[in-house]
Amino acid sequence: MSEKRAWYEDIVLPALLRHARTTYGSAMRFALEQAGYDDVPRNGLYVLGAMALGGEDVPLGDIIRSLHLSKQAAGQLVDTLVMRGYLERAVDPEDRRRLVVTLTERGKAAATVQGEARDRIDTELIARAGADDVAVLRRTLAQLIGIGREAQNDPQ
Amino acid sequence: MSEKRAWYEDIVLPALLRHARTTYGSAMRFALEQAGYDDVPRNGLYVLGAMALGGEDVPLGDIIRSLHLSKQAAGQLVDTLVMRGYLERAVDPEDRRRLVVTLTERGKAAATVQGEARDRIDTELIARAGADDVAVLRRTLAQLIGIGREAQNDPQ
DNA sequence: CAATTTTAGTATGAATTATTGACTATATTG
DNA sequence: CAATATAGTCAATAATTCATACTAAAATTG
Repeated sequence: MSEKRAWYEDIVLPALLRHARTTYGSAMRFALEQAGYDDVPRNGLYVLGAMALGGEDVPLGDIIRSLHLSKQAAGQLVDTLVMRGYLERAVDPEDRRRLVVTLTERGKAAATVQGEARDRIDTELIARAGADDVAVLRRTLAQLIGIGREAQNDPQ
Repeated sequence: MSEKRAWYEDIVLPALLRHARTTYGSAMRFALEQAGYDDVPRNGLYVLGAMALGGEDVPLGDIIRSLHLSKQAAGQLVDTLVMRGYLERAVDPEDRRRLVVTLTERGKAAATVQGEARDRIDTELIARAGADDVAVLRRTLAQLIGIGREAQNDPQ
């Protein structure tokens, strides 16, 4: 048994989380830039990622809530993405207050590039850490998220 | 064996990382606000956290690099923290180009509050997920960070 | 069915945050 | 000493986010 502490033992978890997330962020942004999508705004990565999974159209409200952003910031973010050709807006015919957002062709292409970059990191991570540890990672992150969710309803 | 997929199976890792990090961010910010430290800027949490660990004085350059921020943004961030009474700046006598930053009393107090909030989350996480899984979490996050570090030196 | 309340989103203006480009001062190297 | 690199600042600007106030559509209520 080694008595050496690994470098990451002395770093607090929030900092580790931040840097780990940066690995994905940088890789996705780099891939997008290489492919000519160099005008995706900050949180745009999350929107594109969510859209790609969420199927055809996603209510704006879902985006707002999942990003923990104010309505205004989310609206402006979508605005920007519409202006730059990644998204289209439409009114939900069911409830005409609601907006629904869909990916344009450009948006789909960008989301694909982004998804491939993310997959490369995922694959590399599994190769290094093993599928089991990655599964534990996901599960434990989910626990952490659960703690945060509960705290939100308990503003004490 | 259940065939149900857990909710977090369908969420991409960067989003999980972001939300997990938000658990810490919200808890720390809430604790700081409760204690009267309601003017810590966004990245200030990382600075205070790093300072509390890093011992007495921390070179500004370290902060810059560890935050992936431009020199200007980091300088401005430190500026703000100095103005608000959390930090003090001093010139490194060894190399007079260099700035070294230390916590004021107020800064130390805030860092303590923040650290306690972080510890509460850590403790709760260990209670729920178990120490082993948390250890795996840390190790796997470190792998992820390693992937990012390597990619930086390989801009292809 | 009118009156009220709730929900979804926008508009405007301000504050915060981050970046670009040019610059100063100090240190290092040949 | 000249040339170059490093650490950080300054000023102007761009990007992002938020607060407050608002409009329009739906849901609720009497």
